[in-house]
Amino acid sequence: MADLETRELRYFVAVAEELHFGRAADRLGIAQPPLSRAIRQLEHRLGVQLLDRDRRGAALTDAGRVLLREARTALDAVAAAERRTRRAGDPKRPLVLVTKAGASHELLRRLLDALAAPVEVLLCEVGEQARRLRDGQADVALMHRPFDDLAGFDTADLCVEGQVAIVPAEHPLASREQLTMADVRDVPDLPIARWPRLDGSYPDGPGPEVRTQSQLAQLVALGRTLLVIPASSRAWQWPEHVAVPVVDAPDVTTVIAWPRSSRSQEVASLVRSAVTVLDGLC
Amino acid sequence: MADLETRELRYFVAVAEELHFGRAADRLGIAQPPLSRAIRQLEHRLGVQLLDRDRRGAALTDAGRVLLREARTALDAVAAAERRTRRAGDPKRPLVLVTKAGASHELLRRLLDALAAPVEVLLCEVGEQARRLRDGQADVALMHRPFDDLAGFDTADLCVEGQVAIVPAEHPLASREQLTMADVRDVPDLPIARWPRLDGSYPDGPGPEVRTQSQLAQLVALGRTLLVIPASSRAWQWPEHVAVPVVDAPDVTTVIAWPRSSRSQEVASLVRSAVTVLDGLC
DNA sequence: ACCTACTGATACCTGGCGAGTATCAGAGCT
DNA sequence: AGCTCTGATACTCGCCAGGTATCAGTAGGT
Repeated sequence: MADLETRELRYFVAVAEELHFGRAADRLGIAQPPLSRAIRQLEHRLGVQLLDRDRRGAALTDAGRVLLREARTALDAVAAAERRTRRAGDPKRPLVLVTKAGASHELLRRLLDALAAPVEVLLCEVGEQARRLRDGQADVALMHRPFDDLAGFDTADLCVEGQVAIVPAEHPLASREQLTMADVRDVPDLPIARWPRLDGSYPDGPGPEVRTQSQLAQLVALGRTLLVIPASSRAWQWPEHVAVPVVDAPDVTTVIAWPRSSRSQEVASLVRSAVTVLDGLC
Repeated sequence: MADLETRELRYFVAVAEELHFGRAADRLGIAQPPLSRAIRQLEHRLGVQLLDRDRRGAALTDAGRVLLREARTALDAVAAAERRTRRAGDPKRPLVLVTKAGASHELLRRLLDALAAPVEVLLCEVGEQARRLRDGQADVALMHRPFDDLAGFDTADLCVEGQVAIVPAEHPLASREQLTMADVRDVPDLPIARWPRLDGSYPDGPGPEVRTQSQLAQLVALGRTLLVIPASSRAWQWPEHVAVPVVDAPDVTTVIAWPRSSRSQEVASLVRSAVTVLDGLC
């Protein structure tokens, strides 16, 4: 009853992502026949069909979809083990804090100023923090409830704030003192941008599809989309835009998150300082 | 830059647990020399010393401790991938629900009666549920907040209840209508039993060390320990004991937990029925 | 209806590496 | 000293991952 090896998981993930043995083999840097054989062995060993082969490629079965999801988490965990061990062996490792590009600069700067220990900052795209934390590329993350997926992490709240709508200065909405979600939803000339779901697909709607903060920033600069964001994220506001409070938008809580059961002394003390420094500050 | 293989992780975990190459090799069913070589290669590849070798065995370094923890989670994730995929391929798989032996029988019975789909019940020791869920041996778990470690799982609350103290019928405390935590803490002749922490060590204190529910049941039967437990767990009460409400003990919430991002349709509908069935019932 | 192009599967060979046996080397014990 | 325990080293062997060459089936163009 031989166990699964990470090599087999990597092979399967490659095939499941490419849905094509040849391209997957290319990506893995091996030839196609060994890859076919490896997947076939894997299926045989698990006693489960993972792929429906077809002349025009391959398609995932239900079991294949399960394995794809599970294999990714397993590979993340293995990568985390490797990275964290390497870091643990480095006597003067700085902690890595990951946050999304475009989040409040102000809060981050205060935090870093207040911390005694050197902290390396890693910026990533929206929704990427969780993976960076899970696979060991970062030790702590700044995330935002209720937007980010906090499952699997311990968290401490840092601050709570309302949200504002970013609209072009000459737009009728810009003169209002405050707005409601009803006001900003379905504004015909300023549709709200759509972010991808966890599985990569996009919800329906009139707004443009965006995947990165920079795409979004560009759309905002062009006055092509309406934005509802935490008040502190106004950092990237252009003079030709106005921020108007949206009174009934859910409050956004900035939290500091770290992997559950991180026994690290450094992480614990960083979290403690973060909470102390920012308590009652916003 | 070869990746870590689960074989290497299994080898390392064996050595780290045995702290002895020979015994670890025995446990793995291989000879000692290949094991020594594998660990040495692992250290070399990670660029980190994992073990301090010594004539009387081996000792973990800091980095070794990190890898031990990370490797266990990674191996759990790999095992989960394997099990869940196997189950996904089985057309008539029953869901597995894990709960701790000694928890409320009543709630569980009602739950099972009300569910249409067949559910397999797996009983385990205190604190084991999380691992069973994490490594794919179970699909859902009944757990208790604030006792159990719920990090990494999605949960739904099933019911909330107070706690009672279990004391021998002839003890002075037995005649009281209600108690406080102050009353039951530090009762000289009835010290509260101590459970192991997550890392296996025991907190200090006068009470007996217990690891399993059956050990505890025996101590209670002997009148050697005082117990504060959820009211519904009175199932295992002997006639010579009395349950007295502890008014200021934290309420215990029975929750149903499942792995985060379990996309399984069956799990979702089981959780939904569970919440519906038990809502307002206790 | 043919041929072509593309898919994944098969056959067969080769080399590297994981595992085994035998042995060494050093530090406590008696 | 000699025994015994530890982990490390030397060397061989055999399996299996990986490579090359080729097959086989279908879609689609002509």
